Amino acid sequence: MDTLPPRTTRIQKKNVSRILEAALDVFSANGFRGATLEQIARAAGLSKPNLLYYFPSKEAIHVELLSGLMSTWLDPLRLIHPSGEPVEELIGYVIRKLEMSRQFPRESRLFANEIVQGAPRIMPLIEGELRELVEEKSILIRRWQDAGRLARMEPRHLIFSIWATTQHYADFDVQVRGILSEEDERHFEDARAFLETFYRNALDPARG
Amino acid sequence: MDTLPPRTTRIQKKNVSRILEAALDVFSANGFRGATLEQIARAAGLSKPNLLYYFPSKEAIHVELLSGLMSTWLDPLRLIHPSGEPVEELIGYVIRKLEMSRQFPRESRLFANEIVQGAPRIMPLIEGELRELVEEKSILIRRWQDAGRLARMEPRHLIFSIWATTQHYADFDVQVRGILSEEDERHFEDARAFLETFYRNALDPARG
DNA sequence: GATATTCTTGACCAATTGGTCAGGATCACG
DNA sequence: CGTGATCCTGACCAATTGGTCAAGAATATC
Repeated sequence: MDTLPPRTTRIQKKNVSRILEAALDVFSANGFRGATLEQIARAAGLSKPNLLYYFPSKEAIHVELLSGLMSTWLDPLRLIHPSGEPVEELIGYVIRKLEMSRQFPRESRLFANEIVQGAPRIMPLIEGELRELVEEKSILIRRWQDAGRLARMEPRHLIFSIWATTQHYADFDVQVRGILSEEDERHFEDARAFLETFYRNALDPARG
Repeated sequence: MDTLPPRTTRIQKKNVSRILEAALDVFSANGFRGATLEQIARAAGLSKPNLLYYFPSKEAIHVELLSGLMSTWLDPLRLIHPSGEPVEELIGYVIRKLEMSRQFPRESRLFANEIVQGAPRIMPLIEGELRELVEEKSILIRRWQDAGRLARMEPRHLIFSIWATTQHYADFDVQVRGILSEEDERHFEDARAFLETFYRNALDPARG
């Protein structure tokens, strides 16, 4: 598992982070098999054998990236707070998640690529960390619904819908742009406005 | 562009369709670069050089698949009818699209793979056929909204949300299963129920 | 400044992969 | 049944790619 001697030097820190940054670029744009060590090395400003001095294999880089980012990726979900106003809490989650799509599209595509192809390298993470967190928040949502403070609908599918609608703007970026024919990022503003009304309607407990 | 002499024989018809079927399997599961001609050939029950007798290159097979399926893929959207009841028309679209995810997950993943990686081979189709159809339906939706028969929200983003929420069940299948921990396809029933309430709430014109 | 450790590289390798080709097998058809 | 067109294959090729290795360069430490 470990690739380097215990003591982490200055140079190691610098190069490892360079490699991961470059790998994020290359993997997210080309998928695992589409990416080559040569590309990653060039993007990181290192030689190919030098890459392999820091990581034992291409796969190791990929796994390190995915598991390192998983936690950050889940932060927005963690921030849903039991004591808040239900509709606002969930809309806040939607907005945070959309913001992630805007600011970290590479990370989103990295996961998308991996999962579309069967998540061969991160199933454990999905069935562990992720699943538990979803379970926890689902219970909270259910409680809110029971208290009549949120429209009634399956909590886990509601969470799926939030992932889907927000990550869509990162993962399917080229399609969105192709249809809206805008080069800048203005459409993120529109998406934000849309999602807010959309979810406000959908979640309104008056519908229950 | 064309790979074979004008006259299409019985054998050609059989083998070309076998190849495309096999290619759908392999490309959708592994992406373009992840797929090999060897895999496709084996899945089709042909030899590799024989594949290349029917198609000039790996890329040609991929393009043929994508462009051949694009039209079918858009059928559910075409079925939205101007004279119907707005909310029901859109919910019908959601259901049809979800049904596509259930019955044709490979096709969905094929497109997902391609688009996530920048759609290098189908941008023309996106900016052509697809975009026009979306434009047309957006105008219809806008008209419905103006008539007060549908909650007011950006039509194109509404369409995006429908794509996202429904295709999610095909493209991110392993994640959905990993979280719900169900092996069968029962969750499609739940998804259907969820999406129906969800969109019924969101689209209800009473919310305006 | 000696020396042990860490870092870097060019050269190299085996496996994979997309694609070619010459020639043989099979088929359609008069 | 003969013949031309279609179909199929084994052998082969060049390029790419993940990964190794021995040896040299740089760095830390005393």
